[in-house]
Amino acid sequence: MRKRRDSLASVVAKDLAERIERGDYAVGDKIPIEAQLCEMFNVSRTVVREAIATLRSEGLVTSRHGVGVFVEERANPALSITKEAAGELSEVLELLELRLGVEVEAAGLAARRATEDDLRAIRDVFDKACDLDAFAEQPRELDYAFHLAIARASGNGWMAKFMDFIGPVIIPRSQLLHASQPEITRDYLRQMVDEHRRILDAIAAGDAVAAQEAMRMHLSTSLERYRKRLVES
Amino acid sequence: MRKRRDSLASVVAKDLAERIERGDYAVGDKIPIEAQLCEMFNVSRTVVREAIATLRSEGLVTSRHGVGVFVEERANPALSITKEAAGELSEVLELLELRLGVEVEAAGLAARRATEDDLRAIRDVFDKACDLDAFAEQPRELDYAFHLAIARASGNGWMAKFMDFIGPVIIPRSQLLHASQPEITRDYLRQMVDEHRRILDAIAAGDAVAAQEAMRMHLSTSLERYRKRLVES
DNA sequence: GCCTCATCAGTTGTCTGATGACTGCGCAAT
DNA sequence: ATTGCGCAGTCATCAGACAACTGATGAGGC
Repeated sequence: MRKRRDSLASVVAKDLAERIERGDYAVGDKIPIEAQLCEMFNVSRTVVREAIATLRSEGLVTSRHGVGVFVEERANPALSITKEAAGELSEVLELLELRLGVEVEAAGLAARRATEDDLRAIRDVFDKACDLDAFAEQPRELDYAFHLAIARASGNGWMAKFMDFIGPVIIPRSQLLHASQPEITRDYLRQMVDEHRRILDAIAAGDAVAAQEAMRMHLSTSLERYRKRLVES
Repeated sequence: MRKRRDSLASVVAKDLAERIERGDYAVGDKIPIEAQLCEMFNVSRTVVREAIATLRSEGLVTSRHGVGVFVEERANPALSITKEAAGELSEVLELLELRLGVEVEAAGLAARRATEDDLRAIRDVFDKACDLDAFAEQPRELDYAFHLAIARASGNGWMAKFMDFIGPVIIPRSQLLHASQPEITRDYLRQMVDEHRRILDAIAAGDAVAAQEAMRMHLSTSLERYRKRLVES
């Protein structure tokens, strides 16, 4: 008896969502009015209204005051990362590959389009990380900031958004891994700064191909590091 | 006077969401009970409940029957494309650039990892498009199917997901553009098939760099086509 | 005949009051 | 000290009413 497990409103919402998804009500159609839905599900109007509020917030329907509730075009494809998925190391690896593709392109675009301000922003972050002591304190954050600055410099809003999207997933997970296996050595940091420098120089020089190549190198090495850990675990 | 523009429930939901986002109520905290919220916003419980139903469906809070409503950990970063954004030609261009980065990488990975089945799937789609008559009938769909097959062959689930995510946005918009400016000539289709062939051959040969290069070429040309239209319009 | 506008029916939005159901806590009984 | 019970707080649901809005219809003026 798990009837009591889910609220009536959520049951109605799920049922309606399913019907819409299945095409019982076509896009643009008006779904039954509240009174009819009450009768269909044997619930009060409160419940129906809450269910519809849910669907509305999910973008499945829109309400028009005094007219009715209409099925909305399902045009909200979303790439979302659930906590479970981000927990798997293999998933993080795949995510890194995706990130590599985007960032290589971002570096290339940045080399072609970066403004003076963009360059200054990248250089600022880079300079901060040059101080190895500061870098050692929050390696993930500074590294991420560097990459984010480049994405912004690409002049492509979606790339910056993509980094915003992927950042919170990459950083904390990495910290977890880092905590269990703290192998960030001075040498590693120095190598990182070198790689960053190559990227920065290429972008500053406006050399798109070199920037792409440098970025690919940089991300490939960290990808390899993760891959090793996967094998080990 | 746009007070009547938004429903009270959505106003309350937005306000509460903002407070939560701002940290007025910390994660795990109980937010004020319904009665208090009614007083705060001078609305009825119906409105408050609908607002909370919205927040709940967005994952910002969870309700515990008989206890209270609690702020949930915000862990659902999502990259989503709204219709408004996808409508702008310039946005589509930026989206294409993002796609280029991902697909170049996907092509490279596919060259290294594609199984026999993967290759067969890609080849199947390619063969279909070789029949120029069939290709001419649904050029966007077949082109997209080809790219999707490659993303699948990359062995990276996120890349396939990314294509799923971006496909519905790219295809219909392209059709719109196409309808207003039907310049898909026989020559263009033939060129497309050639470009596809180069990609396919490189992947089949396991040559990652060549596959990347071919994919970059292919997408760059269509990117240029769109860019021209942007200038024209 | 055609246009304008008031009216009206239908529907969602909001309010109100009441009751049911669930949880956590304290208190009493053992 | 432990257990069981009841109570207060809170969310969930119900029922009914009125307000606000929309689209269509029809009457009236031109």
